[in-house]
Order: sequence, then C-alpha cells, then structure tokens
Amino acid sequence: MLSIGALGKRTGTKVQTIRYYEQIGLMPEPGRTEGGQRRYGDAELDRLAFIRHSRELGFSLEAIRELLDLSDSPERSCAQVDAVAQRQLKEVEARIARLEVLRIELQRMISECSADRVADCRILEVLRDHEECLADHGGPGA
Amino acid sequence: MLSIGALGKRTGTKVQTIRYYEQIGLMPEPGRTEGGQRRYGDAELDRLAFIRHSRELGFSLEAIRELLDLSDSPERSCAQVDAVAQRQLKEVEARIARLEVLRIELQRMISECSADRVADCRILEVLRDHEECLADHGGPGA
DNA sequence: ATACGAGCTACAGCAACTGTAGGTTCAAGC
DNA sequence: GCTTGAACCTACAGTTGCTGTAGCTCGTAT
Repeated sequence: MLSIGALGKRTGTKVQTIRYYEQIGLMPEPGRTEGGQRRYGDAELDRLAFIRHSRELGFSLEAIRELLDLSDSPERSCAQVDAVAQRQLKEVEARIARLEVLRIELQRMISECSADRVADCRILEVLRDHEECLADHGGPGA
Repeated sequence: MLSIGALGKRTGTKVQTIRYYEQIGLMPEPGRTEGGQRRYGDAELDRLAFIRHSRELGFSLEAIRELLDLSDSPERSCAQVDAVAQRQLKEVEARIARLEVLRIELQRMISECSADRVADCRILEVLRDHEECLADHGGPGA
C-alpha cells in the first residue's frame, strides 16, 4: 500500500496532480487510512503510469479517458484505439508543420537584422508589417 | 476613428481579446464616445497589428510587452530585440525537437499494432509499459 | 420613432495543472 | 509513551491567453 507521495515518486507525478486526476474522475477514489489519508495498490499504480505515459506522448486527458475506457473491454476490436492514436499523430504532425513555418520566419527575421539601433531593426519592422512576413499565419504556434 | 469591432476586423482580433489586451495593459485605454464606446486611431491599429503578428509567430504576451517597450526607445541598441527573438527561436526549435520524438514513437506504436482485439493491442501495451517506449519523456508535448 | 446590431461591464470557464494557507496524521527516534 | 517534523488533508486562487455568457446601453439606419 502506497501513500500518495510514494505513488507520486514512483510515477513522476506531483501529489496535487494525482488529487486533481481523482477530482476529474480519471483516477478512482482510493481507500483511506483511519486518519483519512489515501492509500494506493498496484491497480492504481498501473493506471497512473498509463496516464502519465500517455501525457508524455501528448495525449489530452480526454483522449486518455477514452483509451482507459477502451482498455477496459479487452474483447473489443482495437480499431478505436488505433483511431485515437492516429488522431494524436496527426495533431503532432500538424503542430510540427506549424512550428516549422515559424522557425523559418524567425530565422529569416533574425538573420536580416544587422542594425545597431532599434530604429533600424529589421525584426521589429517585420513584426510591425505583416506584408514582410512569409509565414502563413495559421494562428498562434502552440 | 474605429470602433472596437472595426479594429477587430482590420486586425483579425476578437472584440473580447482587444478588451483583454487593454485590461492587462498591453493596449492603452482608448478615447471614448459620449456614450462610453471605445474609439481607436492609427497608433492603436499599428500597435494591435504588431501584437497579433507577434502572437502568430508564437511570442508570449510577456515577450511582446518587452518588444513593445524596446521599440519605444528607437535610439537604443537592438541587441535586446535580437535576444528576445533568439530566445523565441530556441523555444520553437525545442518544441519541434520534442514533438519529433513524440511523432516517431507514435508512428512506431501504431505500425506495430496489427491486433484485432483490445487485449492484444500493442498501442495500449506501449502506453502501459514505459520500458517499451523509446521516447525520451521530456514532459508533455505542448 | 423605433428597431436591432454592436457596444458596455462583470464574471465564469477552458486545459492541465501548480501553489498557497491553515490545519491534521503518521512514523521514526528517544 | 511522547515528541517532532515531514507528509498528508481540504479548499481555493493563480497560471496563459483567451472565449463565452448575461443583462444591460448605445448608435445608426430607416
């Protein structure tokens, strides 16, 4: 039986994050000691490890919820699991593509500026004037 | 003189977003009509365009604040502007690198799974077991 | 004169946590 | 058995960068 701190250490998760996962129903309510402290077993350890690993691969909590639900019905087709993973791959690829555009534009902007004074700075000029920018403006690059 | 809606249309910014920028001090408090509606001139239009374009290139609002401050002192060296842009470039590059790792791992995971049943799904297996993953776990891939 | 789109303030909500305050419990050492 | 202090508890505010809602007022076109 693990305390919340021990579980956190084992999975690389902050204590508050574990309580947060419980609050949003991603982790089950665990058993408690007489004094009211949470105690976890192996099932919870595995579940949290799954969640954390999925987060590291960039899955949203919603997607993880879906994956956890799917993995609870082992006899079903795994096509849906595949679909979730594919969706995530597509998202990652889209993010990379958008960031590549930004990278190119930032590099160009920086390399063009050889001014001393702020007044002549190409970087600020490009930022001021949309038209000088080659990037395709697909929204903030998050 | 532009209304807030007209300014928004010209810069591709939602009305609430403009008011938000004003609230956090990124946009100045504009003049008002008798009835209390905001009216904007060219200076504000330019400033908002600068902000939006910088956002599109992924700069944080804090970084933009810094750039705006710098561009207010045109006689200063633009080394600081350069530093802000370099920092942003580094961040973008780091994000790309992290996402590349994720992309590889997701692709591998997906390509390895040819199971029918959830019970045998390689994707879930990899997500369950850290050790099967080649990715380097540098945190969520945002 | 009236209708109605656009504007106003103030506040709640999103993702996914993280941090704080102020109090309680557990386990180890003496 | 008692004390200490790290770890736990709840509840709530804050982060980033907005977005949406409610309930009102304003401006302008007809």
